[in-house]
Amino acid sequence: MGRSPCCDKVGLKKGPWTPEEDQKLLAYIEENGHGSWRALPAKAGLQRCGKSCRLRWTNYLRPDIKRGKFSLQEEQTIIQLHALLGNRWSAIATHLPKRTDNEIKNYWNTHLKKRLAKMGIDPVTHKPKNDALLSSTDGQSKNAANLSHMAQWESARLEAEARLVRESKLRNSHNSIHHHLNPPPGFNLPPPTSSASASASASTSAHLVTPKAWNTSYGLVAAADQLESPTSTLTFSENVQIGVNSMPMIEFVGTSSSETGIIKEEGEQEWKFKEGIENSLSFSTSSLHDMTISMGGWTSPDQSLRPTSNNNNDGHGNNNVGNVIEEVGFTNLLLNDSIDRSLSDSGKDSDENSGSGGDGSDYYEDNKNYWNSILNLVNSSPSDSPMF
DNA sequence: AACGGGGTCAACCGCCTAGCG
DNA sequence: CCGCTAGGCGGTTGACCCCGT
Repeated sequence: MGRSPCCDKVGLKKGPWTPEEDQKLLAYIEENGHGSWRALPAKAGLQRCGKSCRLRWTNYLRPDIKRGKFSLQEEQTIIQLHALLGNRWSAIATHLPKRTDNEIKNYWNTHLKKRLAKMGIDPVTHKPKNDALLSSTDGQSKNAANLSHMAQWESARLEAEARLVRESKLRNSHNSIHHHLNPPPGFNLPPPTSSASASASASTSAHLVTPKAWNTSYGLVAAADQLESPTSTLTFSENVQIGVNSMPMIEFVGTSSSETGIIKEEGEQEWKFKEGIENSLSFSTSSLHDMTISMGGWTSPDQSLRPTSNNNNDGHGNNNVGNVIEEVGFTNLLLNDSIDRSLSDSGKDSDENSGSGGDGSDYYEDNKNYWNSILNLVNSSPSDSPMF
């Protein structure tokens, strides 16, 4: 299992790509598709290793890439997904179809990580920084474990989606390339995002999924073109319907500045909640969608998607997480956990489960809002998925 | 104008893994 | 089962840019 020697060969050019090289690569792929990356450079007349060509293509030349500033929606999507998935940039990128994993990674490292740190949130754990010092009560650790397991399921689902999308793109790459590749005159790279190119990623996976916005009823992903999810097509035999009425009212924390209540103050770079908007944007989850939980029985044809850990597995292929959720609701898992921790952080003696008696500190609010926003993603992103 | 420090991001590096013979 | 390869991924680097002094 040796390392690929492709870049060790002498005589291969490294460093920044020239417009001429870009042109060659584009022209070749447009004509032939990329095929074998290893063989591509020679065929395309490039003094580059295949890996370098692949990277240049996927991170820069590919026509279905949206470039430029990240929107607030995108920013928060990244944060939320990072909370679930960690540094799994490619998985995160599947939910931001026009962004590359490299771009997301860079943006995280240069912007978002620092911003979260400023907010007092550990960008690695997505917990308040001083939270690490607190020991968990039984209930809290249980909730944390459940949350972690939920994240694992979501992670597995994302992996499946990513795989499906990749396969789909592979199948379609040659056909679609002629439609999407259209370098502008004068070869100003990268090509501007056009309506045609913007549809690229959706079109490549169109036969797999219904490109439906996660949930537009409350504006979280009103910009469906930005956040369209390559929704899973996995099916499950035994669905457990969570009664939406059993779900608690949650406060919606949206994702764009003026519409959804989070404003980024210049200078301080902090997000604060805009109270007036908060009131106007309270939703019951019952207005969102029916959440279909399918933890009861795993019947995915792809058994590799099963999360590996299995403290919650009863040994018969059934996962108890579903039961837990049925009892308390994922929303409660998140909110209670967050609120409990927030109260603890505020130095309050906390009756476990009390969840009240806070003094409404900013810290409390920030925390709750932060987790609310993550919750919204978790609740909304798989709206087409039977996973949640 | 010159310089330095910090930010940004394209590109590289090295490891991992699926797939194939 | 084993060895090899190609492709994918996440971490890191370094060139370039911007801004403050």
